[in-house]
Amino acid sequence: MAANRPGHDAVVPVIDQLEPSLAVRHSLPAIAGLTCGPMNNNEPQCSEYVPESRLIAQRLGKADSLRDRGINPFTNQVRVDHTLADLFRLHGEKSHTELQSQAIEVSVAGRLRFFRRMGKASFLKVQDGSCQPGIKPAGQTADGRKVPPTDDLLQLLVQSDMVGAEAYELCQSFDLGDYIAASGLLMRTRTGELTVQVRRLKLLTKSLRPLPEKWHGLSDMETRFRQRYVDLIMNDRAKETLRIRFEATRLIRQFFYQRGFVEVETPMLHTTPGGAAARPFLTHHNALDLDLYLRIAPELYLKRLVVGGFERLFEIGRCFRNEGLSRFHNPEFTMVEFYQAFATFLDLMTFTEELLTYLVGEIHHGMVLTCDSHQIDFTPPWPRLTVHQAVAKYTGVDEDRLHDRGELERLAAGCALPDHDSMNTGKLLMALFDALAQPHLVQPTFVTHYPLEVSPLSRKNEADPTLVDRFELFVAGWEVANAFSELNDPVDQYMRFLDQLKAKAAGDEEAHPMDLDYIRALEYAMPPAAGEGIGLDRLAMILADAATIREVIPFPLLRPESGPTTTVE
RNA sequence: GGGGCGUUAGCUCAGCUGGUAGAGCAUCGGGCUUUUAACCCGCAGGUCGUAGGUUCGAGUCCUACACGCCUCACCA
Repeated sequence: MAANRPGHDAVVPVIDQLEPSLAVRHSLPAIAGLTCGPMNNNEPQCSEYVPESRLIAQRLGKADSLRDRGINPFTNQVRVDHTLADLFRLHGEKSHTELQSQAIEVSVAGRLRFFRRMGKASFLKVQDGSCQPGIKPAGQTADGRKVPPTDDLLQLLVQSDMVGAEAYELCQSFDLGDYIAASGLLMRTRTGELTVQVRRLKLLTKSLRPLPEKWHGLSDMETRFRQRYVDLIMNDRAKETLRIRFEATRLIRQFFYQRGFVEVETPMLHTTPGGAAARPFLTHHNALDLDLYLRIAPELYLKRLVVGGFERLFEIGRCFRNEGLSRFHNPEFTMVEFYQAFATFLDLMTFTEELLTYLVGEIHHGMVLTCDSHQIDFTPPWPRLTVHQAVAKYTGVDEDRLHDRGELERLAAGCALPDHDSMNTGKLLMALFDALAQPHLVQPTFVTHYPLEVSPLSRKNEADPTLVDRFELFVAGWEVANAFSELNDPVDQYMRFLDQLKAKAAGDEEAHPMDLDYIRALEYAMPPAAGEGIGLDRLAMILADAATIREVIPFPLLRPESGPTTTVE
């Protein structure tokens, strides 16, 4: 029997003495954050390990006591036959009497989250990776009453009579946070909760560090982001937010695959940081003695692939911009960028509606969601406004007058826009749009026909060469996507780069650099194409109703905990 | 980078006009064999972010610094 059930062959004996050897552990000064000393062989050198607190020292003492009795507090000998979600799905609706007559035996494992000791009986609750809101069915009392679940956890009932006095004593030393395994028969308690009546119980992994309090949990933002692992254990919402983000990534891939797009990867180390207007991170390759930039956008490499014949491609990848941080900006963020030959920006508007309604439908099972306390309806088609129309709509100024520099200046002065004298007319118009129109674009809205000056990689509009065939998508007042018909005339592109160089010389730090290899690629002819970039993080914020970009990034950038470790330049 | 707010026990938080630090939960000890934030009794736990200053005396007032949050700027 033991051979068949390796997870349960060693129900461990009593721990007689749990008193930790505190004197030894406190013989070295505690250093905040230090978790482990040097290791000379495969075994941890416990005497080098300095506990950060009395509570950790106590738990270390428990682990030592287990070892003294031949029990490995970090065993991997376990067999599990149900995740908690499986168990709830398979057996969650069964009544008290069904469970009694069927005698269903299950083996489960999870993290101990609640522990209620009642003398010779204890109620434990465990959590595993399958725990998700909505999976656990209502409880059923013996007289047929339904009791709504209060958590997503599986309850275990450990009784001294059932497991034996020694094992019962042992389990009393378990701590919240420990991983444990249990097997036994399913039952319902008096209050109707589906519960494993434990026959065998085993500690799998000792948790040395106490979890936050069960009622208030972990709410400190700094700790939540620094120690995301604790956040995910404690906060269902945090886990759900990241789950939605990862699910969105999966769905986006699926959507592109279904439409014949090839997923590609292009360099993150660039010698020329192009494809967007942003300040790059600088790094250095030692062997080549070469300064390199972390990419600010994959755009120019993706279009080189289009030249090479990958006519429908996409990349989901990290971009890096050396700019300020805010609820919408993390220095590294994820962009999904894609190109389609023989398409225009008009095609991509429809494509974008299809992609986003697919995501919203799959994740929310409907077209309406709540984001930033707005009700947002994704039912297509979405309104399309030109930049000029949008500014006109929200300022009341006649659209035709927005082509007049003086009128733009007057509006800029009216909303206290700084430094507008030095802006070219296109930049000024966009600054007005950002300040006056964008915040109103709560429902999904395409804004089209951007000024040429702010779009050095876009194809000119054939009717009005001061504009480009470009759109951005706004949702909840946030920019979510940016797309255009690609400029594929190498001479025009060269001239645009020259204009950017002039802007740079005039002090525009983010002007696009000249990229002669890109020009050379275009000289071989890039098919007419349209391309788009979607900020995956911001999209995830919308899908998950996250207040800041840090919620949808598992490990957002924070300064180091213990102050600067490098010299300030 | 500017402004505002915050940092007190493992967690969540009190701590008034300056007088040597408290609660709940968790831990530890005792009791309790169907609990649901279980309950009852008891013990322990803190270099009040760091460094200076004012004061007879600082968690509290002042200055600087560190980290975080909000906001503006920068920025998509």
